Order: sequence, then C-alpha cells, then structure tokens
Amino acid sequence: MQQPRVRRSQAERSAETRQRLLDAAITLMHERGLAGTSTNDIAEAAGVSRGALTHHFESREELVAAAIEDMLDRVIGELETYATRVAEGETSSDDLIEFLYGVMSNRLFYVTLEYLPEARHNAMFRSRLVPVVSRWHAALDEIWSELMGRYGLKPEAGRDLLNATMCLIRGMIAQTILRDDPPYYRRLLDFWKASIRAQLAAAAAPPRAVPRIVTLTPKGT
Amino acid sequence: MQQPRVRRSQAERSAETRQRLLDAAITLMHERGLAGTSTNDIAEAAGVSRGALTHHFESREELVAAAIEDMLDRVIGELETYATRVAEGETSSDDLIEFLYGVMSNRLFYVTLEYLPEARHNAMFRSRLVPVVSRWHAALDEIWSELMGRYGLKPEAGRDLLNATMCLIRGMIAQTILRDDPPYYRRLLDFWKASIRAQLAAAAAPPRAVPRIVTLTPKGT
DNA sequence: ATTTACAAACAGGCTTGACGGTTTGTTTTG
DNA sequence: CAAAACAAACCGTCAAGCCTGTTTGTAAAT
Repeated sequence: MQQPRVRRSQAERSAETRQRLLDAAITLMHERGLAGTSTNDIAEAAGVSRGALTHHFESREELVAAAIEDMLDRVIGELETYATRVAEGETSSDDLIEFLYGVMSNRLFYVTLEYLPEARHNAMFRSRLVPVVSRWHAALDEIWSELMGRYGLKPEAGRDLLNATMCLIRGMIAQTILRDDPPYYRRLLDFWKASIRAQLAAAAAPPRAVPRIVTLTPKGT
Repeated sequence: MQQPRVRRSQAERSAETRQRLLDAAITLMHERGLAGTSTNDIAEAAGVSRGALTHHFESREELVAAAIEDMLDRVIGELETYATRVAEGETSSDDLIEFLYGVMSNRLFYVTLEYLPEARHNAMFRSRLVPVVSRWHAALDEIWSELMGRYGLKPEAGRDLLNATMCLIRGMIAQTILRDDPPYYRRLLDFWKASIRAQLAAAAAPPRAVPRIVTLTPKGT
C-alpha cells in the first residue's frame, strides 16, 4: 500500500477546496434551492469542514456569488466553443436556438431563478452580479453577430431576435416549474425556430409592408 | 363623538382579518421577498396579532399559498373585465400585449418569481398551486380565443402566439432584475407587437412558403 | 519557525408552531 | 327580553431548532 498522501502545494490544496465548495454550492442550489442550502450543507456536500468554508469565503453571500460567477464563466466557455462552430459554418439558427435552450435548461436558468429574488432585494449582492451577467450577455451578442455574418447580414442585425429568443427561453423554463408538459415546450420551441427562420429570410429578401395596427370594431358595425 | 366601535358579525370580522393578512403577505413578498418575510412581519403589516394569524392559517406555507391564490383570482377578474372589451372590439393585439405586460409587471410576475423556487422544491406547495395557475392560463386562453374571433380566425388559431407572448413577457420581467434598461424592454415589446401583427396578418392572407432549414457552409467552400 | 489551511466548538439571533388565556359575538333558554 | 352558555376570534409567551459568523485549536506547507 502506498500512502495516499501526496505532498501538494498550498495553492493546489487551496484551489481544490475552493472549487469543491463552488461546485457543491451550485449543485445544492439547483437541487434544494438557495433557501434550502445552508453553509453546513455546502461544506458537507463538498467533503470539507465548515471551518474550511469560512476560511475561503467571508460570508455565505460571497460564496454564493462566487459560485454563480464560476458557473457563468464555465458557460461562457461553452458558448465560445460553440461560437467557433458557428464561425466554421457548421450550424444554423435552429441549431443555435436548440443549443441555447439546452444550456439554459441544464441548470443555468434554474439556478438563476434561485438567486434572482435575492438579487432583487439585496443591492450588494446584485451589484456583485451585474458585471458577471453582463459578460454573459456580451458573449451572447458575440455569437449572434457571428451567426448574422454567416447569413450575410450586418453583425448587429436582428439583435431583437436574439433578445426575444433569450427572453422566450427564460419564460419557458420558468413556466416548467408549474406546468409539466414537455410536448408543449417542444412545440413552442419548434414554432419559434420557424419564426426565426422566417424573419431571417425576410431580412435578406425585400420585406412585405408591415401591417398597421387595426383597431377592431364590434361585429354589428 | 360617535364611538368607532360598530358591531360587526363574526363573519365580517373574520373575513376582514383574513383579507388583511392575505394582502400583507403579497405586499411583503413583493417588497422584501418570500425569504425576507416572516409570519411576524405579515401579522405586523396587517395590523393583526400573530395569534390571529395562526388562528386563520395553519402554517406559514398555507398562508402564502392562500395569498397567491387570492392574488391570482383578482388578476383573473381583471382579465375577464378586459375580455369584455375585447368582445366589444375596442382593442387590438398591440393593446392586449401591452395589457398583459402591464399586469405581469405590476407585481404578478415579480411575486411569482419569489415563490417559484419554493414551488420547485416543495411538492406539497406546488400541488397546492398548480390548479390555481391552471385557472389563470385558462382565462388567458379564453381571452385569446376572443381576440382571434375578432380577427376572424378560429378560436384556437395562433395559440402558439399567445404562449410565446406570455413566455416572452416572463423572460423580460425576469431579466429586469439584473438588467435595468427601460428602453431595451420598450423596444423589445414594440418589436414583439409588430411581429404579432405580421403573423396575424399572415394567418389571414395566403402565407409565403416557410423557408427551410439552411445549414451554412464556411465562406471558403 | 512562521504562515497558511483546515477543524471543531460556541454564542447570539431569528423563526416557527404550540399553548393557555381573554375578548367578542351568537345562540339557547327561562 | 335577559341571562347564561357556548363558540369563534384574538392575543402574548414559550420552547425547540436552525443558521451564521466568531473564536480557539491543530496540521500541513514553505
């Protein structure tokens, strides 16, 4: 039996412990919710003492914020990887939408829903996170511009489409909590992919006139 | 000076206390968040003793659920009022979208964001609420059918448009928490109103062919 | 040796649900 | 109609549990 104890540098020990805590925080937030996740739980799930936790993070709030930042940075990494595929043309708007929905469903937006209330009522916490999510939005803009270029449109073209897409996805995921109905979401996403296709096509082709607002009048009149 | 003490029936006393508690619960949930709202706070805000609170509601959870139900029932009432205006034709899709955004922004979805995490992790609480929000969705379907009729379409026509609209609105409101940018939301909503107009027009007119999925290829090829 | 990483115990604060007692309203009865 | 009995509404206190940040002590790395 060789002794399992390898000599690791302080930096290594420290980094691993820190990362374990960050990962555990996100996992628990996702599984039990922010309110249901105490620092005790996080330390235990990370396989670390609570003393270690308090050593690495000044407060629960700071730990949670750091965990969110870490999660977002990883996701931005995924997005950048995907962006190279877009640049190489191996993709479509349908594909991107599907990818974004996947990323958001795969914990990202569920975790977001957990901390949004805290962000709403805690100014310190919120201002800690605003720049973090800004980076995320910038990465989204980036990849969208990439795709627009692919379609031969100006980079900033159809940014409304991106924003609408993201809001739609957020809204869908929020709804999954109280409406368990996979076909409904499948259908809605497919509908949306078709809409985007149509609008991108329209942006390239000479558009029809946009219909004016029609105020309806009673049948009798 | 007439004495302020009018003799009220038990039912009246009871109903008022109850209602005060429900209102206070929603208000505090909106202002401080669910996590930041204790039963003490609610009783105090309602101007009622905590004993009275425990008399009327078995648990904090039940009080919160009842408050949510009450809020939704009121909003359904607003929606039904609006529906009569639709039936009388004094409206447009733009107007309905604006109305829905207003209703959702005016506490409804912010309060929803407060309790969604609880609903996600607490099965009892969730199943208590599912039928409540189902009623709300039914009311939405109802008014949408009404509007479709106005446009001379079949009642169930474009239900995807309604669902997409609601999800978009949800997503927008969720985003307001970490992105304070009113022009952005204004623009996005206007964009959406135009989209809906276009799609409703297209539904009446013979549609263009839906463009196929285009898998893009690198520029070089 | 000294600093950093980690561990364990502790203390203070807050929250919820329970309980015993009091006031107010309603019903029954003489 | 008045009084008494009953029921419902309401009030204030308490105990148990949990959570966070602090503090004190130990091991590991430099």
